[in-house]
Parts: sequence; C-alpha cells; structure tokens
Amino acid sequence: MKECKLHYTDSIHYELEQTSRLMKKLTNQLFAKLEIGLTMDEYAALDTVSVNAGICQRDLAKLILRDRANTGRILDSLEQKGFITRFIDTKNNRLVRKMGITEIGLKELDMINKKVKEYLEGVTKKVNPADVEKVQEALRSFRIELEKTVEFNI
Amino acid sequence: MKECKLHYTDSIHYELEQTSRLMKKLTNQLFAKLEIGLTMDEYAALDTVSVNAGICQRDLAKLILRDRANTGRILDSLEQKGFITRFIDTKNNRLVRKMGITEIGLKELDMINKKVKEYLEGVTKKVNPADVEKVQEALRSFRIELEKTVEFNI
DNA sequence: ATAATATTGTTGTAAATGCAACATATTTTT
DNA sequence: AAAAATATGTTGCATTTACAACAATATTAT
Repeated sequence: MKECKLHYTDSIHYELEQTSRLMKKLTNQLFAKLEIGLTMDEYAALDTVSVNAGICQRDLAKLILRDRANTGRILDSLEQKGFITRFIDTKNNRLVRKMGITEIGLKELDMINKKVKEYLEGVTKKVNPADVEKVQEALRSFRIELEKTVEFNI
Repeated sequence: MKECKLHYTDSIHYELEQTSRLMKKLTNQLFAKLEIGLTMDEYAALDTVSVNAGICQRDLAKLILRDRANTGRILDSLEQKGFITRFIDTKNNRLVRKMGITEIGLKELDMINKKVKEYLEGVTKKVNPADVEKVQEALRSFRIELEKTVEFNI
C-alpha cells in the first residue's frame, strides 16, 4: 500500500473502459450468434433514429457520438438495407438530409430489441438486480458531466 | 410510455457504451493537451506492466483486453521508446516473451500518472464525489460477471 | 455590398483494431 | 511412437474510425 490509487488501472476511468470493452465484445458475439444483419453501431443508430424521427445527420452524429463522416456512412448502409429513408429538408433555412425509419426498419428494430433485451437482461440480472438502476443513473449523471467537459465539435 | 424500456438506447449497456466513448474522447484530448508522448492504450499497457513485472505477452493481452496481435504491436512501440524491456523466458516449459518496465519508463509513468490523476479527479469530483467509489465498485462486479459470460479466446 | 464566419454533408487518408492464417514448440491423446 | 491438440507470438488483411480538406450554402460582420 505504498502508493494509494496513483495508478490509472485503479481509476474509475479505467474500470469504465474495461467494462465497456467487454460489453462491446459480448454484444458483438450476441449479434453474430443471433445472425442479426446489422452491426452494433447500425443498430444503435437505427434505434436512435426511431425515437428521433426527422432528425438530421449532424444532430444524429451528436447523439451517437460519432463524427459526421462515419455517421453518413452508417446511414448509407442503413438506407441501402431499406431500414431508413432519407430526404432533403431545411433546418434554420439550411438544406439538410433528414431521415426516418421505414416500416421494414421498424419491424426489424422491434425484433432485434426483443431478442437483445431478453439476452442482455440475463447478464444484468446475474450481477446485481437491485443496483442496476442505480448504477445506470450514476453513469448517466457522470456522462452528463462529461458532456460539459469534453470538446465535441461535430 | 407505450413501450417501457424496450429500447436499446434506454439500457445500461448503451449508457455504458456512450459514457465510455466520451471518457475516451476526454482522455485523448487530455493527452494531446499535456503533450504526452504515449497513446492512451500504450499508457494503459505500461501501467499494467508496471504492476505485473515479468508478465508474458498473452497474459498481458488478457489484462488489457486486446488480442495478441495488437498487444505485440503496442509493446513494440513501448520497447522502441525505451519504456519497457522484453526478454525470452519460459512459462510452463514454453518459450515466451516476458517484459518489465525500465527506469525511464517508470519515471515517465509516474509523471503521467500524477498529471492524469490530477486532471481526471477534477471531472469525477464535479460529478458525485461520494458515489464515485460506489459506482466504480458496481462497475467492477459488473465487469467480473461479464468476464464469465464473454468468450475471450486469446 | 463584400468579406468573414458558420452549418451541413462528403471524400480522402492514415491509424487502430480484430480476425484469420501461419510458424514453432510443447503437451496430450491414441 | 505418431498424431492431434494446445500455447505463444507474428504477419497480412479487411474493417472501423477519426481527422482534415473540400464543396455548397447561409448568416454575420465590416
């Protein structure tokens, strides 16, 4: 106990990074196993679009925490698969590409949401059923604070 | 409130992913600002090596949750910068490459640890000083459970 | 009015990452 | 003893990602 918590590997930041890395791996494995025809990121984007109908690309980029370039590419893929439609509209007098989820996309999303929820709840239940909510809430306030601190020019 | 929590974007998994993504961005910005001559990942690896003297590459890969290929590449860079030394040894009668941190590496690590700790504590303090420990502990047990669930063949 | 700045999306490029395949060597199975 | 499986590290490749540069348009400043 010579050095108390001076290591990065003892910090909450590191713990967060490691846990997230595992979580991502688990989700990838789940998607492969269930033979889901979307990547994790396309799925997250689709879910975000479904609850933000008519959002434009840049605003979506801010929500999914990617840059505009990659957001565009993810949307290309979702559009090509027929899960979203894109259309030109205006926002503050500027031309933007807005989007919405399609019938097919909504059906696919609901299906995946059910499958994924069922499977992933198995994980959280095993952990600490009572505290999951609390941790999620704490993570959220942590994230809100991070959003104030991090420079995010998209 | 038609659908209660059926969205991925309402799940703790998504919250974790988003928070981690922001955290990574913040750390990258910090490293750029402080002109630290290591990537975040090299730093995490170096810190891990420093508390696991004589570890072999594969075991390190398991700790930092990367595959063997990238672990090797990270170590190439750390070795080239003179922060670690690598040497051949045996483990279970097999030849392996073990490693340790150098004097220079230790000095650099201590310096970064101090800088980073100071800066990052600013973030956690603003959030919820009392609960940080609790969240970190919950994350840890969550991670431990994930480690049981995720297939990780390295 | 003209210039400077800001918003939005796309393209190009370099770096990071994971996965599969390979090469060696050792252990286990038959 | 031979064959199959395992452990370890490296190389090659395809995917993902971020960042910078660009194009087009609209707003703001001079």
